[in-house]
Amino acid sequence: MKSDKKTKADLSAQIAKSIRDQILSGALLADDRLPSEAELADQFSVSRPTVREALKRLAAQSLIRTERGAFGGAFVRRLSYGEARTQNITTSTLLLSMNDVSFEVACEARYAMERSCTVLAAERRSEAHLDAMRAEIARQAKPGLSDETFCASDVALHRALVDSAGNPVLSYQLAGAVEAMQPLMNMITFTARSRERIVDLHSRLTDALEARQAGRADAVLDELQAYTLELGQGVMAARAAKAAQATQPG
Amino acid sequence: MKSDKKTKADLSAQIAKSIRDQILSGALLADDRLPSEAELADQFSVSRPTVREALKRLAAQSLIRTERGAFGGAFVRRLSYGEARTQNITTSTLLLSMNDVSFEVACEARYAMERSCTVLAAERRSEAHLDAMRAEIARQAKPGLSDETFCASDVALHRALVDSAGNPVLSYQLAGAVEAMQPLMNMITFTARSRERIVDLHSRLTDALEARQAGRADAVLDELQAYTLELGQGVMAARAAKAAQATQPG
DNA sequence: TGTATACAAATGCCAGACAATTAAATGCCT
DNA sequence: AGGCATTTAATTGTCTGGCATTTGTATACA
Repeated sequence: MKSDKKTKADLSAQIAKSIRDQILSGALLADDRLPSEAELADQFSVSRPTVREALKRLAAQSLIRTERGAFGGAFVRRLSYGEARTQNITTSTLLLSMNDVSFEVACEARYAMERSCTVLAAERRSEAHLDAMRAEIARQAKPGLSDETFCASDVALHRALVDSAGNPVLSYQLAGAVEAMQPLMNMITFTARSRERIVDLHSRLTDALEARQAGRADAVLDELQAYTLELGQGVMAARAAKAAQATQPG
Repeated sequence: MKSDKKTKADLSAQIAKSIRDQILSGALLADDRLPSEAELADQFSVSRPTVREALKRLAAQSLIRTERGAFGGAFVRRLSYGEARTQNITTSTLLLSMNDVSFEVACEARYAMERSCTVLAAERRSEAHLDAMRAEIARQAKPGLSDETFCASDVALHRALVDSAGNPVLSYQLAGAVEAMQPLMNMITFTARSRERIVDLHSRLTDALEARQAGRADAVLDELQAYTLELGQGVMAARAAKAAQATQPG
């Protein structure tokens, strides 16, 4: 059943898979050097361009890095949290943009995930985290910010929130998920009044963390979700009306 | 500062980035056909192998697919939830295996995220979801299962849990995160007694969802997290003792 | 009309070459 | 002997040109 498709994989895909399996299984460890392109070509009985295509596939997944010159070559890459997050964001962003995910669903998912760190955040938040959040709040309160800048600061604030939970794995997953939704959030046009409201909610969120009250933080996130949803739906409704007018002008 | 590194990017990486940006920005839509390799080579003033390397990079990220023959070529790929999840799992699994993440941290992150869907799950779970969970529970109760099979069934149960929240974006993120931790969970050796305990907790979790009581489900997840942690720490301690004995046999 | 064949366009793959880069080895001078 | 410049070798980056394979379409023929 499954093998029907597998039989027709490119050589470069097969070779990439073979090497990838070796990395995943631990046969190749971080910073290990792969054989040179010429040697790999010999081993797999293919030409060097084919090997190179396979290596580029792996490089695109951040599984290897290459260095030129003598004693250079392809090395197994130690994946960092930052790189992994970047990759997940790329994938998630694309997924959202290609599958007409409704604003409601995305918003619900975002805040559901964000709530999952309030208990830990309330327990472990440091002064540095609170400072980082307050710094973003101050930025958001400044007049004259573009919607994109405001939105980016919003992401930064929520990034500080998830980091304050003190769990790098959780940070990685949550920050990636939140950032992936930024393009959707960027559609919203924030009026001065809506910004004021959001800044107030952000302040209350930070205060709740400072007081180490997870329940209060959850409640603020509920409000934030409801308000974000309201703003987003307004935009979507306006856009839908405009589209309807364009297709049926009479 | 940043541009120091950027100046030395491979041509194939530059070209891949250029095309990727076009896809991300919406200039290229799903199922759009890219120019042929020869045309791209002309446009970017490079050779065809270089273009091919760029395309393989994009293919590795599931951004494009290629078809052979007349009117074939490279097409922008409509990313599905399944493919996106697979990619995220690959990245996350590698991240965990390469950064000596402690069992405690991984476990904490996993259950924190899983708790984020209990409210929605309690509200929206259907009979089908409950049936799926009970089917896995029945499987887990059968004697003679290997640890891997037991663990896989555990993942399937939790997958049903997150799906019951009825939010595909949330499912995608949570299921990916949980599955990525399976290798870590696979280290645990489940005794008959520990399996009995886990099956009991799973049953209570399902019951809580059936009764639509999110708080009860959270409580069960707390217990499950504590017990998983206990089992994992036992394994880690035994492993550490063994390692100490091996390095210092005297 | 229906089928077989030829054609065209595109990707898949290969061989060989040259350029660029870089670490190590070598040689030279002080 | 030590420090500096030069050569050398290994390796990736890129190009040229070509052949094989796949596949839709058009054409020719019965």
